[in-house]
Amino acid sequence: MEDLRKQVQFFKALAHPARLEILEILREGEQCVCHLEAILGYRQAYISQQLTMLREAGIVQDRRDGWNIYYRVVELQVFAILDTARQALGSTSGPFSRKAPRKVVRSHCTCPKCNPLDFPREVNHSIDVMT
Amino acid sequence: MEDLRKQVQFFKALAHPARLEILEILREGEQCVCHLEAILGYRQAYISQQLTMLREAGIVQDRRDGWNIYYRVVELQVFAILDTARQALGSTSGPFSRKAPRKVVRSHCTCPKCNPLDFPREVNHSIDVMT
DNA sequence: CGAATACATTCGAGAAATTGAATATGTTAT
DNA sequence: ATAACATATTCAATTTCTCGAATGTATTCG
Repeated sequence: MEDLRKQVQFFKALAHPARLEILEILREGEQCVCHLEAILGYRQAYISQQLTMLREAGIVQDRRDGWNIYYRVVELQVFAILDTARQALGSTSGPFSRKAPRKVVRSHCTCPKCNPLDFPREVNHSIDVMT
Repeated sequence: MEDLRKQVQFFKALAHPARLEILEILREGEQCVCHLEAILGYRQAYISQQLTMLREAGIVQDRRDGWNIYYRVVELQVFAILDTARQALGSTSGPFSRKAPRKVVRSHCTCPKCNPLDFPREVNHSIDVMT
C-alpha cells in the first residue's frame, strides 16, 4: 500500500531532534532559513538538509522572495500531532506531568523578516553625477 | 532537553511499516502476538522485535495471561495521531481525496482470543481414580 | 559583467536501523 | 521433570541515516 509508505516517510521526518526544533519555530509562521539558523545555531547547510527532508515528506513548503527562502508548514494539523504526541508521552511518566509550553529562544537575527525597518535600503550619500 | 529525546523515539517507533500495521490491528483492542502473526503473516520473532520497539517507545504495554501475551496501546491518542497524519498527507495531493477506512484483513487465528469457545479446555474423558 | 548574499546539493565516513537465523525464556500440561 | 507452547532475545550482515566538508546554484547589487 502506497499510503503506508507516505505515512512512514512522514513520521521518519518527525523522528529527528533538529527537525522538531525547526517545526517549533515554524509554529509562529513562515520563517526564512537565516532566521532558523540564527535561532537554532546550526550550520546553514545542516538546516538546509533538514528542511529538504521535511519538504520531501510533504510537511513544509518553501517560497522564494528575493534573497530569502521562506519555509512554512503545509498542514497546520502537524502541530496538533506534535502537541498530542507530547501529551501522550507526558502522561506515561505520571498522572500530573503538566509541561509549560516550550519557550522559543529568541536571538538576534539580521534577516529582513526580523528587521523590516532597519536600513530598508542603504542610503546613497554620494552625489551621482552620471545618469 | 530530555523531552525532545522521547518525542524522537516516539516518532521513530511510528516510522516503520510493520509497526504501523500492528497498531492498526490494535485499534480493535488488546491482541495477543499469535493473533498479529496470523493476520499480518510475519514471522513470530519479527513481530516480537517490532513490539519491543513499540514498548520501549512507550506506545504499547503487554500483559501476560497464561501462554499468551496481550499487547495494547497505552494512550489512545496515538490513534488520533495516526488519523491526523493520514488526513494531513491525504490533503496534500488534492482537495477531495477521501480515503476509505483501512480494511483490516481477517485471517484464521487459532489463539484463544479468536476462538474463545472452541475446546475451552481439553475435556478429560479418562476416569480419574485417585484423588 | 563580477561580487556578494542566501540557500541547496553532493560526497563520504561513521552511526544506527533492519531483519533473518538461531537460540533463550517463561508457562502449562503430563 | 519433561514436553509442548507462546513469546523474547541475541547475533550478524546488509541497508539506511546522520552530519561535516566542500562545492554548486540562484538572486541582487553595482
